[in-house]
Amino acid sequence: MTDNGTVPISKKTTTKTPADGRRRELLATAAEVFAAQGYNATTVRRIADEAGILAGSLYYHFDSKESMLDEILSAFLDELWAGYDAVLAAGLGPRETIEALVTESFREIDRHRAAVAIYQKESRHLVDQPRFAYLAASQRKFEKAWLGTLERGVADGAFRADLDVRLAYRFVRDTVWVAASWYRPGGAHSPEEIARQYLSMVLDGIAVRPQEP
Amino acid sequence: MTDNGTVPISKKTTTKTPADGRRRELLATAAEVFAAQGYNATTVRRIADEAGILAGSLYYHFDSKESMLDEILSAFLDELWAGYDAVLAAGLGPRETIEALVTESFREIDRHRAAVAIYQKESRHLVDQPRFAYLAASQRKFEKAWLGTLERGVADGAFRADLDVRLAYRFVRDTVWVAASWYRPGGAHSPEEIARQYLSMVLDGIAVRPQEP
DNA sequence: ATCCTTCCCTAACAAGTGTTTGGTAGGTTA
DNA sequence: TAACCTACCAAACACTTGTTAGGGAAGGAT
Repeated sequence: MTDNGTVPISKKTTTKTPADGRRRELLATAAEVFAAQGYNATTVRRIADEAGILAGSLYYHFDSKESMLDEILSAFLDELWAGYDAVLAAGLGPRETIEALVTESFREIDRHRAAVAIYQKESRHLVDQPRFAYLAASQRKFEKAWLGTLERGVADGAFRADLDVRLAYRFVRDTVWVAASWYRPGGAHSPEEIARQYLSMVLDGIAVRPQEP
Repeated sequence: MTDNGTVPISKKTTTKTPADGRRRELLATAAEVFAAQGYNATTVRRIADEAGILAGSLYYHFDSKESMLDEILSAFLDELWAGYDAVLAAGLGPRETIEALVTESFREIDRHRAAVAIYQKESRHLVDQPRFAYLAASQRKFEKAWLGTLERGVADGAFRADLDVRLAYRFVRDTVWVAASWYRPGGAHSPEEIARQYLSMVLDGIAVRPQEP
């Protein structure tokens, strides 16, 4: 296990040099292209094109293509865990915790949809790389939070006991995060509205329940 | 719309030359590597290594790397639609149709987990390519079948009417297919058992329903 | 014995890849 | 004016990529 409950997700110290706004711009366009084409299928020349500069110029801002990916993912995970930790520290009941986590997740998808899409597609290959070891740490912490909450809910009678909890965990987890593949900000539904409907389906199902007379 | 109900998914005519068993072997290992590393991140040399031959030797069996991907995906879709069409032609009610489709889907994941994983990761970029136009056709037919069944279920009172049907469609669809990312054949649960639990969650939810006295 | 088919190897090619090096225009500071 | 910093360009480098051409070994068919 980990030495304490707080797993360090990112090693970045966020040294905000004045006017690193350009970095963020470039990272945003890079994230957009990575999400659309896939990391490996994206060339640095394509990113540079999209940014209106030449490929070599990117290396004034970043060490490598990989470090761009690194910054995109760790920045996302930092924000994600800021939100999650706040929810988990609120001391809510199991059902309310799940509701809050799902809602928070859809808000993160709304804000970081490119990063989420990249994470979904690439994280599996990246975990093995030492540089991206924090992805594995995040996944462990993630599972601990969600699975723990579900088990707590089964124990106190909020959730069904006749289901495989690990299966239910993957069910809820995937259900939420794949939404990033089709979600477009500024669409018909707000993140909160989508969360509400998803929670309704996950918690109560899509079938009509037998009426009580 | 399409001219008739039957959308041609694959153009392959499956000319079974005697002893093309080697082709299938190589396609299987290629699919495995594609699924593990991603299509673009996979080199033909890696595939050849895994097969115990040299990179150039692959081109005795296949025209190109892309044609391997093509064969893998279209072979999978052919089998998938064989199963789906049988279900859809059975004339079941909406709920029973959904149950049968979900079960059939998990069986396909069991048999073609590599192809499914590849499809999930790469189909979005491939659809635009003319060669992979059949992916778009398959997606349209897929949506027609699932969304239509859900709407039928809402109309006849089997499914809840207070939900956005398109959202429910994506919910059910994603819920089923992302399972390919963690499913391993020969695991603790059979495809049918996983389908049963998934259906239980999707239809009735994971929350304990208020008891009637 | 000869031919043909199947399957693979050796060796290379051209294009595309991430990255580096040195330079420069423009603005800010001393 | 001089030094300096930021943000970029121009041009190339080393390497990897998918792919091809020609050849050859094994084995069955004729």
